[in-house]
Amino acid sequence: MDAFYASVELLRYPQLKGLPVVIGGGRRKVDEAIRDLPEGRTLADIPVDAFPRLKDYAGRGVITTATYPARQFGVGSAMGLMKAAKLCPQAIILPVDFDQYRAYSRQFKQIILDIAPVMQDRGVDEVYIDFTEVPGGQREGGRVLARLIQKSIFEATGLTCSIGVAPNKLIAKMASEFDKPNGISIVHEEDLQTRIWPLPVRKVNGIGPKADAKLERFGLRTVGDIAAQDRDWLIANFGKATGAWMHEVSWGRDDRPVVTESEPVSMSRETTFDRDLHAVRDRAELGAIFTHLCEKVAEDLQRKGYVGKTIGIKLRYDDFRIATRDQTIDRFTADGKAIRQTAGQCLKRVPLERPLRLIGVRVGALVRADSAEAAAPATSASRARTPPDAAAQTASLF
DNA sequence: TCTGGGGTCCTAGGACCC
DNA sequence: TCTGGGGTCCTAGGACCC
Repeated sequence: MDAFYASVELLRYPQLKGLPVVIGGGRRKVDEAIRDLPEGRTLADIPVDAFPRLKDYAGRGVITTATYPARQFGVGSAMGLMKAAKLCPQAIILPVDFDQYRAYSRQFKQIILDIAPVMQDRGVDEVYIDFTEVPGGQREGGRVLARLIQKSIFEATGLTCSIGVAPNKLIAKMASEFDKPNGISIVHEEDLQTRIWPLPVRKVNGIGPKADAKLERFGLRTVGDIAAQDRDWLIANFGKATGAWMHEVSWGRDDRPVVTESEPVSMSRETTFDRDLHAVRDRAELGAIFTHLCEKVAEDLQRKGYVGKTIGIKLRYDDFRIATRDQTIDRFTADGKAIRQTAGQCLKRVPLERPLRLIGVRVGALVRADSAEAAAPATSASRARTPPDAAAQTASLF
C-alpha cells in the first residue's frame, strides 16, 4: 500500500491532500491537539490552519509515514521527529491510529483474497500473492490481474497500492518499488541483469545496514557486484548460511513459497517514556507502567486466544543499549498477574543503574489456548529452571 | 532535543539427557 | 581414569522487516 497510514488519514481529512503531512507515534501532545481541533460540520470541514504543525509538536519519537509532498523535503519513515521538523517545520503532524489502519488493512486484504486466495500476510500494509493458479493470472504477464486488484481496492477504499510481478517473492518485492505510487512493474527472469543487478545491495529484502556496511568494505555496492563474486568467497567471508544466501539472491533465485497461514510466536508490549526514568527515583511511575504493560499483553493473548510460557522483559537505557531477560515457567499462561510476577523476577536480573528510556514485556513460546499442550503441565524435558539473581541489590526495587 | 512499536529468525553457549 | 556423540531446551543478543 502506498504511504499507507498517511493515505488512510487523508481519507478522513481530504483537505490535507497535496500538503506535507507526517504521521508520528506516541506523542500525547499531538493526540490532544487533534482532540481539540475545532468542530466542523464534518472532519473534512476543519480548516487546514487548525491542524498542528511539526515544528510545534516535535518531540521524542519517529515518523511512521510521510505523504509524498512531505517526502519532497527529505522527510521519511523512521526519521526522528526532531530532524524532520528541521527539514519541514510546516508539515502537519497527525497521531497514529492503529485501529483505523487495521480496519483498512483487513478490508484490502479481503478484497485481494476474493480475487487471489493464495496470499501471505506481511504486516499491516503488505502482502505476497501467488497468481499461478488464478484464472487469467498469466494474461499480459500478470498485469491484467494486478490492475484488477488495484482497481478493486481503490473503488472500495480510495487507497492506492503498487504491485510488483515476478517469478518469486524476492524479485516481486524489489519490483514493487520500481513504480510508486499506484504502479505496476513486471520483471521476468531474463531482466535480472538489466533491472536487478544495478540496484544497491540494500534493496534486497534481508540486507540491512550491517550487511550493507560489510559489503561496502569489500567494495560491493550493487546486487551485480555480489553476483560477480565466487560462491565460496562469499561463504568464506559472510559465513555458510549468509554467504550461500547472498549468492542465490544475487542470481535472482528464491524458492520460498507464499505461506497463507502461520501461528504467532510471541506477543509483546513496550513503551518509550516521555522522559528517561530511573529505577529508584521514578520507581512508582515505572512500576505502574510495567504492571500496565503486563495487563495489556495479557489482554492481547486472551483476545486472540493464546497462552505462553516464556515471559520476558526488555529495557532500553538512555544510551540506547538494550538488555533482555526471559524466564520459562512450567505452565502456559495468559494471566496478567502471573505475567507480572515472572516479569518482575526478570527485572531483578538486569542492571538498573542507568536511566531507562523504554520498557517492554513479552510472552513467547505461544500455543493456542484451546490446545492440548496448553492444558498440560510441563514435561520433564522442558522443566523450567530458576535463573540466579544477578543483581540482588535491585531485588526490592519492584 | 537524534533514533516507535510489534514482530521473526538466527547464533551461540550451557544445561541436561540418553 | 580422562572426559564421545547426538539431541533438545533455555537464554541473551542481534539483524532485519513492516
